[in-house]
Amino acid sequence: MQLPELDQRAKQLLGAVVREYIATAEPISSAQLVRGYRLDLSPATVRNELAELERLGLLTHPHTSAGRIPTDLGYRFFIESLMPRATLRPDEEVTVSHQFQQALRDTAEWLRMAASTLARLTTEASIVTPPAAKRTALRHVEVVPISERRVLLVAVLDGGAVRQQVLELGSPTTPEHLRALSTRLTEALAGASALKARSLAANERGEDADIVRALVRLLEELDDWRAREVYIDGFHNILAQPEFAESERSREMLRLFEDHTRLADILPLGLGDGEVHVAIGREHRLEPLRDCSLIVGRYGTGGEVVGFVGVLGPTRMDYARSIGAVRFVGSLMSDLVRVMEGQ
Amino acid sequence: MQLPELDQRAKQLLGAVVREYIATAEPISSAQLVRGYRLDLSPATVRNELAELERLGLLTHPHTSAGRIPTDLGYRFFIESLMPRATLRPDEEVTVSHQFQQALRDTAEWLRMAASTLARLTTEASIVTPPAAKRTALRHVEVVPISERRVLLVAVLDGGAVRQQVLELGSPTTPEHLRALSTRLTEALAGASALKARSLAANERGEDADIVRALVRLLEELDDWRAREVYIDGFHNILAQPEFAESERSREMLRLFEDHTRLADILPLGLGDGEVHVAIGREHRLEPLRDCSLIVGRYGTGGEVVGFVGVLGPTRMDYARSIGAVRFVGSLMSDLVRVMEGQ
DNA sequence: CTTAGCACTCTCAAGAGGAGAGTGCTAATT
DNA sequence: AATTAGCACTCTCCTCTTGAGAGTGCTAAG
Repeated sequence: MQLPELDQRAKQLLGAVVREYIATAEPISSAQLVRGYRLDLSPATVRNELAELERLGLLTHPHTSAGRIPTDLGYRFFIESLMPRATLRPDEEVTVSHQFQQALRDTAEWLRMAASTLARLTTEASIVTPPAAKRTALRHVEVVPISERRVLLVAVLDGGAVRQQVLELGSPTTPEHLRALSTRLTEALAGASALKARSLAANERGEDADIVRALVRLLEELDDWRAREVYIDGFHNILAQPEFAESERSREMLRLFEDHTRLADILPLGLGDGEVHVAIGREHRLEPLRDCSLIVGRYGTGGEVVGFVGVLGPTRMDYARSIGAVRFVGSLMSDLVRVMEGQ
Repeated sequence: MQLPELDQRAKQLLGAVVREYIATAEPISSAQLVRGYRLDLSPATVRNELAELERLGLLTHPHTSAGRIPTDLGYRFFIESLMPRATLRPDEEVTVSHQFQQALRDTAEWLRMAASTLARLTTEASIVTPPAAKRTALRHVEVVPISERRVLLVAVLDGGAVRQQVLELGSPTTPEHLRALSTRLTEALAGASALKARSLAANERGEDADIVRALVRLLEELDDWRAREVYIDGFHNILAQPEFAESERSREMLRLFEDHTRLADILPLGLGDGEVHVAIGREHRLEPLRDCSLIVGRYGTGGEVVGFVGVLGPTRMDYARSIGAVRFVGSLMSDLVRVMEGQ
């Protein structure tokens, strides 16, 4: 999908159409452009230019006598070549980063906060996934007694995430035994991946084997688990947009949002650190979101621990602001992860 | 709000109107009732009865020449006096309870599953809160080293919930020291409440005081935390109902749903074990949900650990089925909590 | 290359009209 | 006294028409 070459005036007009349409949600007419941008041109000339931009696939119009609206490609051109690199206002940045510093509680809490902050900043819907180590490494294992034959297995992972599971034992055990087991497992497996744990499990005999096997399963399931745990906020913002007034469309979207497994499909897994990925309209593969754009950033530490932050909204969205917000929140989250990691 | 006395025929007609309206979402006419229920009456007689039911506040009609629809009070009467006590189909019960037995992983996972199961069973939106001990008791404390001056504090609570928090220390520490501290705190505080922890914190001196204080704060915040962590699913089901076709209303509702703190207001905190609370339309206090009914059940063990499961849908919902589903899922969750508790 | 002028197209809102549904009332019937 | 037939009346909803307004594309002139 090659972007066409445009001369100065065509660029100016395309930019004007995109900006106006983002602001008003109404098709933009030639006269409106002349008026709004003090162009030294007649509407007729503008019309000729607009017709050319339409031939290039950058604009379209809903019916013969309506103004122009951008196509997905038009937005793409706008983002690549016409959009200023926007940041949030300094006072907004201060407020948000202050909030994040306060919120150094458990992971779930700051993920939820990140999602709601992003939704508020952009007035769009937001998506946040938890940080996950690329190769999940264990930091600490604790086996806590619940009753004689029942224990709670707690695994603390790199990045501060915690997974737990209740296990039923074949034979009774004692708190002392469990404490020793916890120490032994922690020492054997700290920093190790699921693979190492599996080899340990293979050698394990006797009553503790069940516990170690459960631990392995738990580690192995992490990738899958990450796909399911997604924090979403601000969906109501999208419903407020005129293009989603009919409920059938928004219903499909909401359904997709509630099905977290399908959402994971659209995350750009190969994204580099600090990069921001923008998928406009049909550029991504989710049919219910055909009129939506997705802006996703990656956060984490030097390629080892990774999570995603993103914004979803109508293709007609304020890209500059949204990209700025995603980038900023992403960098704050990277900082947080670094703190959790102890770097 | 006294329910009026009705004779046999009036009851039959009221029940018929409620049932038909629930099924069709259209106002019900006198002729339709005569046809559909093989009544040995003329439409005119039925009209007289319906007018009487309207005078009593049980029915209303949207405009002069439309059929009747139930009022909130009409639904209330239906639920109290006319509705059979419904349960799920045996095969549904088997499937669901089988799913629950499989899902004995971490708390978050089975809460999510409970929410999605309930949403699927009822085709309404579902709400599930985590189990919380009435007086939160600690089961186990673990302080895990992250770096020289940074630790992860992990608190395992009664009921298997886990809370964690990263702490920055004033002075460096060692893994050995932390292990000893973990053991000491666990032994001192297992089974104790926030109150006990606070008195311990008051006596604590030196470098560990910070950690103990953080632990106290963490315990004290639990009530608040529970209010924020709410699992919701199936909202898209509500959007499918004709009465929520205009997006403004559904938008308000979605907004309320995303703001978990406000949701906690409508949970009937005084509910007894195994009871189910039904709030119809304006009976609860949330204006955006004025056309919705809320069905909430309590789950937990003998009054000590408590959580809520519920269904939210339009007042025109299948109450029998929803109440049955809430009751059943609630009982399964009580079983799970008992297992987690080690009873 | 730009622009004035104009025919043409399409949407949108308002209004008219008619069909259909369903009620409430009155008077007759059981 | 309860039930019912009959009928006028009301309200919604759909369709059709009409006219205004917006905006384009094209042509021919500047």
